[in-house]
Amino acid sequence: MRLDTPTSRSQQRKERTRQELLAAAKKVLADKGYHHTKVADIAAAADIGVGTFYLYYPTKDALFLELVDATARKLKEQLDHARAQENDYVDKLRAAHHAFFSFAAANREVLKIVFGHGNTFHELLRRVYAMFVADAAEHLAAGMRQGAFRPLHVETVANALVGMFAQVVSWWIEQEQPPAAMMAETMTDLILHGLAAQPLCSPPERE
Amino acid sequence: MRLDTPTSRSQQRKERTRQELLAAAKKVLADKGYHHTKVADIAAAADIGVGTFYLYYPTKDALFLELVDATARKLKEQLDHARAQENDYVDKLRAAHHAFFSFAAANREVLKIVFGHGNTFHELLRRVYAMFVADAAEHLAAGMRQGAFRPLHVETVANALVGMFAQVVSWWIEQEQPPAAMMAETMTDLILHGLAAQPLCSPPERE
Amino acid sequence: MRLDTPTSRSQQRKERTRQELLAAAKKVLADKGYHHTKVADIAAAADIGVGTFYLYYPTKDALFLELVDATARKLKEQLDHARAQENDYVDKLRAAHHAFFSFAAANREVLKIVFGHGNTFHELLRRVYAMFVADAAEHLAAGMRQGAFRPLHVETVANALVGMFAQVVSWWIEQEQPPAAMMAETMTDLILHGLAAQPLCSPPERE
Amino acid sequence: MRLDTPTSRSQQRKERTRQELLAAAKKVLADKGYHHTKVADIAAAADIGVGTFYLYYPTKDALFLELVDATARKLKEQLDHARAQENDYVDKLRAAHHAFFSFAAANREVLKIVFGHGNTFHELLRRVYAMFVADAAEHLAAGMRQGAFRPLHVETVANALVGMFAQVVSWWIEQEQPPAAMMAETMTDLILHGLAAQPLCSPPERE
DNA sequence: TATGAATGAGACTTCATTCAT
DNA sequence: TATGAATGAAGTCTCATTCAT
Repeated sequence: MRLDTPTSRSQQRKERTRQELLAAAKKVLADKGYHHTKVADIAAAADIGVGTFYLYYPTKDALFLELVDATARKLKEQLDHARAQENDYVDKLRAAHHAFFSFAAANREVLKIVFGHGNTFHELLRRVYAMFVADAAEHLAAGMRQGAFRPLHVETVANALVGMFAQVVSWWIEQEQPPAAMMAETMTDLILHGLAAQPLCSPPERE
Repeated sequence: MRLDTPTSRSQQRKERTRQELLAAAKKVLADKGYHHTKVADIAAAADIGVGTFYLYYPTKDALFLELVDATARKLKEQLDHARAQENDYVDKLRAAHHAFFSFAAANREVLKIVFGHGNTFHELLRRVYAMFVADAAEHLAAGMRQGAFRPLHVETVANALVGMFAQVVSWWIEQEQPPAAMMAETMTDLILHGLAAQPLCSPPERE
Repeated sequence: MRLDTPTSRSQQRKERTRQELLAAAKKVLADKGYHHTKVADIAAAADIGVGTFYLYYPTKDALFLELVDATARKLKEQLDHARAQENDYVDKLRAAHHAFFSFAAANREVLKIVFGHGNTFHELLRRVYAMFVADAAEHLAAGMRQGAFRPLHVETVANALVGMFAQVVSWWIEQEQPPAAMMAETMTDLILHGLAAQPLCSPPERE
Repeated sequence: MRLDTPTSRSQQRKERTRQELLAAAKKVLADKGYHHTKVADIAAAADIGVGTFYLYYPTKDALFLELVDATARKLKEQLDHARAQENDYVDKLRAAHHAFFSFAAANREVLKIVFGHGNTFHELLRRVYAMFVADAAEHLAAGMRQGAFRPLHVETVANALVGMFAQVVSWWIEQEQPPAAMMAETMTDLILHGLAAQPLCSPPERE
C-alpha cells in the first residue's frame, strides 16, 4: 500500500489547476465582462491551452455557473453564520446586513462580473435604473426637507427602492398575485414603516 | 424638382409598418428572450423582409434600446403624474406605488423582455436570487412568528429585500462609500423602521 | 398633324433627365469610387427617386458602362480628328498625343472614376505600380546621369514604362505568343530606339 | 508552466496548411476572379473549414494583399538580380525585360488574378483598352507600311502604347504637371526615338 | 494530461432591384 | 412617368467546442 489513494497525487494537482483556472477566470471576467470574455482569454490568463480548459469545465457557462454558485454559497454561509450569533430577530437582521457588506467589500471582483458591463443588455438596464434612482432620490430629498421622511442617506435609499421594485416586479409579473393594489399597499407599508413590530416611537414624540 | 414631402400615403404606410414591427418585436422578444431572438425572427413575426427591418432600425440593439427606453419613459411619466395628484409626500409615495403596479400589469410583455429568460446570464442570476429570496422568506416568517416583525406578505417582502440589496450593492461596490458598517446600519434602519417620520404608533399597543 | 412626332416632347424630356442623371453620376462616382457608390447615392445626387433611376438605366453597371463607353468614344473621336489633320504618320502620332492630353485635362472626373480609388483591388494595384514606377525612375535617372539614356522627364517615362509592361503582359499571358525572349527584345528595341524610321541623328553628334 | 515553443510538429502542420491555403487561393482567384471568389470557396478549395481561413488571414483582402505583395516583391528581386549582372545601362534594361517576361511566364496564375476578369469594372476596362489597342494597331501598321515607323511587332507595340498612356494619364491627372503640351511632346519623343542616347544610326541608310 | 489547430453553424448587415401606388 | 418602401440573397466573420497528436 504505497499511496493513500491510487490517484491522490494527480487528484490534488487537478484540483489545484481547477482553482487556478477559477481565479484566472475571475480576473478576466471582471475585466472584460461575461460576453466579451472568450474561452481562449480565460485559458490564456490561466496559462493553459484552450483544450485543457475543457478538461476542467465542460462548457464556458459551467465555469461561470460555478463561479457564481460558489460565491452565492459563500455569501449564504456568512449570512447564516452572522445570524446564528444572535437570538433576537432584529439583531439577526442587523448582523446579516453587516455580514453582507463585509462580504461585498471582500468580493468586489465577482460582484463586478455579475453586475458589470460588457453587455448591451446590462448596460442599458443600468442606464434605466440610474434614471429611476435619480428620480427617487429627488423625491426622497424633497420629502425629507419637508419632514415627511426621516433623514436617511438619500442615495442609499434611492437605490434600495429601485432595486426593491425591480425585483418585486420581476417576480410578480409571472403570476400577478397578490393583486396590484395589494402589492402597492404592502410595498408602501413596508417602505414607510419598515418591518419592526416595535416602532421607533422614541419618546412618544409629544410636541 | 422633387417634392419635399413624400406622399402622406406612403408616410402612413411607413408609420404603420413601424408600429407592426415594434409590436412584433415586443412579442418575439418576450417569448424567446433577447439573446435568442434573431433579427430574422422579428422580421418574420412582423411579416416583413429582413432588409426592411434595417429600414427602421440600424441594428438589433437599437430596436431593443428604443423599446426599453420608451417603456422607461412611459413609466416615469405615469409615476410623475400619479405623484402630481397628491400634496403630501407620503401620499405621493403611495400613489407612485399604485401607478407602478398598474403599469407593470399593463406592460407585462416588455417587463418580461427585461427580466425574462433566454440568457444564460440572467437565468443564473434568477436562480441565485431565488435562493436568497427563499432564505430571506424563511427568516422573515420566523421573525414574524416570533412577533419581531410585522405580519406583511412574506414573499413580497423577501423579494423586496433581495432586490434592494442587489441594487444597493451594485451601486456601492463602485465606490465603497459610505463605509460598509454605515451601509449596513442605514439598510437595517430603513428596513426595520421605514421612511416615515411619523411611526405607526397605533394606540401604544397596550394589551 | 399637331406634333412632329407623337411623343417628341416627352422623348426630349426623357433624354434630358438621362443626361442629368449621367452628369450627377459622374460627380458621385468620381467622389466615392465605383464600388462605394450606391444606386441610391446616384439617384439622390440627380434628385430623383431610386425607382426612377431604373426607368433610364436597366442596371447600375449599365450606367457605368455608358459613362465609360461614351467617354472612350469621345476620346477616340478626338484622336481621329487630330490625326486627320496631318498627313505624315509621325505628325499624326504627335497630334494624337496632344489631343490625348487635352482630353485628359478636360475629363479628369471620368478618368478619376476609372483609375480612382475606393476599391481594395485598385488601391492595391496602385501601390504596386507606384513601387515599380519608383524603381524604374531610379534606374532611368542613373542611366541618364551616365549618358546611356537621353535626358527625358524621368517620372513621365517611368510611368510610361510601367504602364507599358502592365498592359503588354496582361495581353501576352493569355497566349504566350510571341515567345518571351522575343517579347523582351521587341520591348527593349522599342524603348531604346523608338518607332521612328528616321533616327534623330542630329548632326552626327561629333564632339 | 507552459512551454513557450509549441511543438515543432504542430508548427510544421501550421506551415503546411498555410502553404496549401495560399496555393488553393491562387488557383481559385485566378479561376473566378477576385470579386467572384468567396472566402468559403477558398476554404473549400484548400479543403479546410471557413473558420480555419481566419486563423491565417484576418480578412479576405489580407490574403489577396499578401499574394500580390509577395509576387510584386519577387518580381522586383528578379529584376534587380538581372540588372545587377550587367554594367551598361542599356544592357541592364534589356536584361530586366528578359527577366520580366520569364517571370510572367512562370507566374501566369497570379498575373491572371491581377489582370483577370470576374469584375464588371475590369471587364469593361478591358473592352475599352481593347478598342484603343485595335485603333493603335491600325495606325501603327499604316505607318509601317508607309515607312514612317520601323517594322516592330504591331500588336506588342499597340498594347505597349495603350498601357503607357493609361498609366501616364492616371498619374498625371492627379497633378496636371508637367503641362499637357509638354507631356504630349515627351511622350511623342519617347515613342518615336526611344531612350537610347546612341541612335541606331546604322550606315545612314542610303538607298 | 495537455495542447492548439481545426471546425462550421450561425448571425448580422448590405444593397441592387422590384413593384404597388 | 415617378416614387421609395420592401425585398432577400449573399457574403463576412466569430467563437464555443472537438480531436488528433
